[in-house]
Amino acid sequence: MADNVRVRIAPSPTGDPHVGTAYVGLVNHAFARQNGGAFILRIEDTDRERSTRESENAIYEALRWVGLEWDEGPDVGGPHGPYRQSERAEIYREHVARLVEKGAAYPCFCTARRLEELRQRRRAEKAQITGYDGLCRSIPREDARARMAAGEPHVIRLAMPIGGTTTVHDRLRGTVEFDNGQMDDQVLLKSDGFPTYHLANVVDDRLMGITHVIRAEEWITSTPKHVVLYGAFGWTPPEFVHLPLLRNKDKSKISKRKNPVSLLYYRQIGILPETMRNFLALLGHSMPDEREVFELAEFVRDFSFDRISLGGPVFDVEKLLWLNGVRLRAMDPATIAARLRESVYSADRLARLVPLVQERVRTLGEFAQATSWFDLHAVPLPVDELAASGKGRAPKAIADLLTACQERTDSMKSFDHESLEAAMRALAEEKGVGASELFMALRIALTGRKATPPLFETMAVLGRASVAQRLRTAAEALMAFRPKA
RNA sequence: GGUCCAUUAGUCUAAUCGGUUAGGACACAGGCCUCUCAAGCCUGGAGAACGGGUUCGAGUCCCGUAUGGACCA
Repeated sequence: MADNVRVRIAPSPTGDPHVGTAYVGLVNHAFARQNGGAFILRIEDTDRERSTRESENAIYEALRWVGLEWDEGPDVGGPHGPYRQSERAEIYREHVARLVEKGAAYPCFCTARRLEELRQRRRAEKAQITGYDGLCRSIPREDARARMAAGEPHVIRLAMPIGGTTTVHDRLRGTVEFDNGQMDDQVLLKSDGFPTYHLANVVDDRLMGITHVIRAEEWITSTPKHVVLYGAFGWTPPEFVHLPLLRNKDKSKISKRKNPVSLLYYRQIGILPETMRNFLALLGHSMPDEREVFELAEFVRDFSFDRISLGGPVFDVEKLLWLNGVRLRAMDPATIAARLRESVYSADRLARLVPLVQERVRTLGEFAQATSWFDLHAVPLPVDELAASGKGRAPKAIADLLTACQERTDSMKSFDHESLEAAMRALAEEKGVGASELFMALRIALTGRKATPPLFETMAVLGRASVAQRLRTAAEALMAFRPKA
């Protein structure tokens, strides 16, 4: 066993915190703890367009909720900081300069237009090898230097070996060979001076002393580029461990289009954090005695790379709910009461819900009924009413509308009621549907009722993930709906 | 399209030195219990993608095909 095990996860702060992050985090965490090593959280915010501080904070909150504590990270500090990639730009530039100096990387002045033409041509020729053709690699060193000094826009590319193969050692799969001829000269530094994932990840892992890179399988095909990069720097690569990818029901990579993937969503519907980590630990890994209900400490003790199976596991919400029920039943009532006060009846949640129903209740006792739509599982979806809400529109047409609403809300930057109303009104206009008709379909799909608090406030309180999930469920139900004769 | 990875029931998985009537869990069906519903208990259906090879013997090793996935475009 390597001494001083140091592992990390490097999520991007875009959108809601993802179950996949918790999954990979859980394995990293367990491996670190098992070996008395360090678990590091690095924020990968080099995509300046999409990264937000709000999302970064949500990652902290969600990972803490699920019970994963990190030893070093942007919010807790550590000896190898900064832990936010956007604050490390200078480090990447220095390292890239060293590579250019050595001739292991070179500036590329090709315009976006030339690259686009190249792509078109290759596609037309049905070329097997795609990607960059290495044109700027042959620019004489002095010329390149002069053009850079003159401020000509450029990226920096890695000079990949021309022939031969690159070997990747994966802890779970053994040796994997890649033909160098298949790989183009990867961009390391973008024209805005920011690093690409490949560069940042290699430099950071090295500088942070990472010994094992435990990440999702989707990265395996870019690993040979990383291996070449380590070599270019004169570094020994860490050990690579590529975990299987979580899947939707249809086996595709888990995605918010097809499945709730937000940790916040699962917290909102009342999944216990210990259930979530227990459930994730069941995917792709098995305990030595096949037990399925266990605590984090047991997982830390019994986790082993040798017990990982490589088929991509489907994230089965049914089994998650079963597990949660098992755990709930095993708790003592006082604990459950305390948990209720933290979640379903938390001050925060009540503060959001009460204003919405205040005018609609006569007694405090009516509160639970008035807000029951907030719990996804409490109110069955009246598909027939939903189908009838379309004033003669076919169920499938309504389903399409709801799906359009889901896509629109998914991509909204802020989720407040004004933005929602504007977006939904615009959508109604585009689709040529009456606003009131669309809103009624939405209301029924989201709450299971025709009488509710104001729709957009309701949506805002439900949150993006719940809205998406309900619209998806409603659309599916409508597609399957057959009106009674 | 190219490269890479994977493949035990609808789903999660076990059997890690090749020898088992292929085991467990979720879901599903039936039953018991019971004021209802859950829970619990019992029972049941359901599985090695396909074809070759190696071997006395293959879920397990090798090759091919198929399917799924990821990445690059």
